[in-house]
Amino acid sequence: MKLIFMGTPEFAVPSLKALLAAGHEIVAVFTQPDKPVGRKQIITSSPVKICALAHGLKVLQPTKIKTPEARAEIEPLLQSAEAAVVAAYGRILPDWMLAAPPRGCINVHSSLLPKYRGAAPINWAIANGETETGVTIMKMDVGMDTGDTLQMAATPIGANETAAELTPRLAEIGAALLVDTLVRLDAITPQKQNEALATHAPILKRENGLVDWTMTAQQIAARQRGFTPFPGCYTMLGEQRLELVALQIESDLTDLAPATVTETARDSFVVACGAGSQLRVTQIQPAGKKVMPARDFLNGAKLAVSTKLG
RNA sequence: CGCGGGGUGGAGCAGCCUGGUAGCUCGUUGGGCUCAUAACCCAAAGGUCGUAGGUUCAAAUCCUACCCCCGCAA
Repeated sequence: MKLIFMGTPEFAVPSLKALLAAGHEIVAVFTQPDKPVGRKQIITSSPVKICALAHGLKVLQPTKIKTPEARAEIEPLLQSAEAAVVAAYGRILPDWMLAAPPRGCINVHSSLLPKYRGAAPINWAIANGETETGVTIMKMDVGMDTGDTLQMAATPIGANETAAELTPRLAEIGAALLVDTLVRLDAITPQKQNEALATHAPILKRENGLVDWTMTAQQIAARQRGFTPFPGCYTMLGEQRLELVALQIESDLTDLAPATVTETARDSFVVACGAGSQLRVTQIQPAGKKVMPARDFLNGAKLAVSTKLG
């Protein structure tokens, strides 16, 4: 099939590769413009761009797609393909782009719609303690992930699985499901989403990582996994910011108030959470320092029991 | 020139402001105690104090330049 591909991060790469492997013709690849990354502000290409160039594909990185000039260039291109495949492109497509490809725009979304519509479905599924999530292939419409669904595939979330681990898994599942969906596109009947069950997965910000110690140990641990690697999970020790890298839920309860250090051991320390639950911290990253075992941190920091965090 | 923290035995830190003996908590090695131990006691090894200059009788400490690591922001 003659296709346009739109995607940006690592998540989209398996889909692009799968389409190529399945023999589809990729007329052009849209991806976000190169931008400075990191402390050194090094201009970096998106993973999708790197992959596309490696396969000799035409790459487009429009900064503005809502101008008449951009439309004049992009619209005929979209019309020349049969369909567009969108996988985490990272921007809202205007109406005319959605309408341009003869067979529409097909999206790979990493949740079981209508749950977790939006920018960070994988993270929120884990953070909310879900035991299962998945991938949905759907036809895009003007709403935020509100289009009719074509196919879904579910997968269990491991008890200790982080977003960093689940994301590549879902990317592979999505890629396979995408290829299968295109093969059977004519045979599949699009399904309306049940609006009553819809939930939203808003884009993550740095502040989402600040631990609220009044939540239970279970909830905090789930968020820590869901927010790995970004935005992570941190708390404050005085003026110092502490990134909590590895947590363990304690079985014992405590009477002490949430955010209180209840125990310091040889290689870890324990903090009181909501409802008397407790979390054991085993790995940490103080601001300006590298990730270190809690043992190393305790050697230098002399953290005392009953210290308040947060 | 985006903002900021840091580089001190193998690890994490203190010491720097107010120059003058290399310190703390661990780890390692040897010994002891113990039914036993990740516990306890004793002892030992191990450091060009990031690099290069400068000031000084004297620099981890003050000054200058550079290298490297990290957090934030994008």
